[in-house]
Amino acid sequence: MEGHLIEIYQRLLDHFGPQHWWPAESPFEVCIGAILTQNTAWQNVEKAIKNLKNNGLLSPQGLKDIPVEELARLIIPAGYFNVKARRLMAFIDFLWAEFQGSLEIMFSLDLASLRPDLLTVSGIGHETADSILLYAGGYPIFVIDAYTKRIFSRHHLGPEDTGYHEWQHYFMERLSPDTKLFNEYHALLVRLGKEYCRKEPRCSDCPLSR
DNA sequence: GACCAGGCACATC
DNA sequence: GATGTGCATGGT
Repeated sequence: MEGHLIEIYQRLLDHFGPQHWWPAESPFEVCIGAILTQNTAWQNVEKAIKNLKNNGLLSPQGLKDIPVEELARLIIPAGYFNVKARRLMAFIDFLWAEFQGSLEIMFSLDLASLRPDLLTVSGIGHETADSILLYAGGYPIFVIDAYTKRIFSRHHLGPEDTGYHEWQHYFMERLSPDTKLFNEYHALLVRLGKEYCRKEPRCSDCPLSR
């Protein structure tokens, strides 16, 4: 495997094709999905999002005054439903308190000021914040997740440090700040991870090794 | 039935 | 500052 990130990207794109991320109908749905998918299979998240949709609740207005218990009940399939209901509410409260419930207003901020602002929301960590920024806001920020670290570590690439910021810096100092590129790259890494680089069994026949 | 999934906050040392 | 633990469903 070549060390140049753009060559790895090209290989993945050739192998898998475009992934069309994020799988959502709206930026708001991306935000909700980003929280719901924390340490959870996407398949389960889809069920929870469907529940919210079917009840007409998948909007800042729809979730504004919902009791947290009712929200928890609706997102049961996504797992950790009590925790995630609180996290969703924290994000909704934040959205209304700071941006009048408008993602458009929120995303009018600069990346440099919005990212730390998002990180103050309880339940939004680095990966969730960056997923929201990239896939809902369209900012050029590279998302680091468990697959990314696992894939690159197994190929003896990436920083020695396991810190989020170090990994993000590794990618962002080697790639031009291109939203479309960052979007597709991370999606491809998740695809690769799911199919060839799960925890167990160890990856075999990885497209990057051929 | 064990193991895992597109993390995060909090406790404890 | 590093490491450990709780959170929970559904697929393999």
